[in-house]
Amino acid sequence: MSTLREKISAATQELYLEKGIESVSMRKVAERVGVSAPAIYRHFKNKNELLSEIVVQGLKILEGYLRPAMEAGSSFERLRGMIDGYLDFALNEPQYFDFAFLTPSHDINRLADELAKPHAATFRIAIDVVADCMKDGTFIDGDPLEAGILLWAEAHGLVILFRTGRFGDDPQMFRQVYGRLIDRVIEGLRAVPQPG
Amino acid sequence: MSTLREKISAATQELYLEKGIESVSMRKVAERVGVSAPAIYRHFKNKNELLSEIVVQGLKILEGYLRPAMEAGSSFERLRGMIDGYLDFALNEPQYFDFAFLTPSHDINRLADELAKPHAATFRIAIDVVADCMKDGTFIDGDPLEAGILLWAEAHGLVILFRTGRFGDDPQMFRQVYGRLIDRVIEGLRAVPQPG
DNA sequence: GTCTATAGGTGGATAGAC
DNA sequence: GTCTATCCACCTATAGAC
Repeated sequence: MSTLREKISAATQELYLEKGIESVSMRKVAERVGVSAPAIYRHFKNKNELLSEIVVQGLKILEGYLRPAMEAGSSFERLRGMIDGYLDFALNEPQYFDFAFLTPSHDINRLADELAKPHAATFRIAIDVVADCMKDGTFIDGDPLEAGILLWAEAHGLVILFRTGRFGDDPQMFRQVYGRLIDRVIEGLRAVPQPG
Repeated sequence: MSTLREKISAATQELYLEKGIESVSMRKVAERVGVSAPAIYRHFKNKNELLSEIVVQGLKILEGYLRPAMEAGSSFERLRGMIDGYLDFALNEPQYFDFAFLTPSHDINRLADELAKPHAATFRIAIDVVADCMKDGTFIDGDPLEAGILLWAEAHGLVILFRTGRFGDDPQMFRQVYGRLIDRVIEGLRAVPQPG
């Protein structure tokens, strides 16, 4: 039950992962699948639709990195797990990260729907976890959306600085910086332990 | 005293600003300048060298946005001015921002030297300003590099979330979010006013 | 230093046969 | 639904004349 459409999608991603976006062409994808190039058009409207498969897959993979975190006991552990999962995704799947998060929206596409929907869903979960941290007194009360964006922007900014080469290229060193700086942002959200 | 090299560089940037990176080709640049395509090779080694002109120019423009901030009186005003200047650069020169900061380093280039040097210089200035804020008691004592990266990552992350369409596309609304969240990070760096 | 000419490719997409 | 054939556009880069 692996359809041709799925094979084409898989070949597109293999090509992207192996040789970069410049190497993804209808012809090369077709060659890898073992069909002619025009055959692809029976399954995808055009090249953009093909490329959007990379984003869709990247977001699925990200979800896989975040899901385990959601099973943790405390709200704070869930939040921390998501933040760590996001780092692991960026470090382990750099190409998917780049394509999903580092591509100017005007550039390849407006994958609007495919991209926006699952991504928004993931983000909503993150905001919910922040809200939980506020409700149970781990974080000081406030706007969960604002706090969530604060955290997300820091994580995103750090990872992108690393991905674009501003921190050298030692992932271990970057992990430490990421951990320390995220901790500092979290410190600012934490409720001071109530006396009495 | 506008050399042909300068005209080629200018035409490259015009083309990029008007029609995007996909439209920058040796042929089109040459056509705009009024010479033949091979003539460009007398002034630039290849296409990458031509594209690096966009990065160089983008960093010059960023410097123009940051420079006025450096003349402010207090260390904190200088820091705030740089943060605001960075936002203005990203909002007013989105194409330059994207090309300089949103392009995975493996992609178009390794413009290593051209990019790294002036950029590192700008960053060093930012770190110095943070150090000044610590020295004069505006910020709590600590590692200026770490605090600088903390701030820069937040600013960078926010701007990229906006540039990649995660905040809608209303710059005014984004300015407010940016201002509020940067303030929160700064709050965490601030020294509590000393009693006595 | 600039030109013409050209080598030697790349690519997306469609028409029409089967 | 897949094929072959093809259109038509684009590109970087070099050779060699001037």
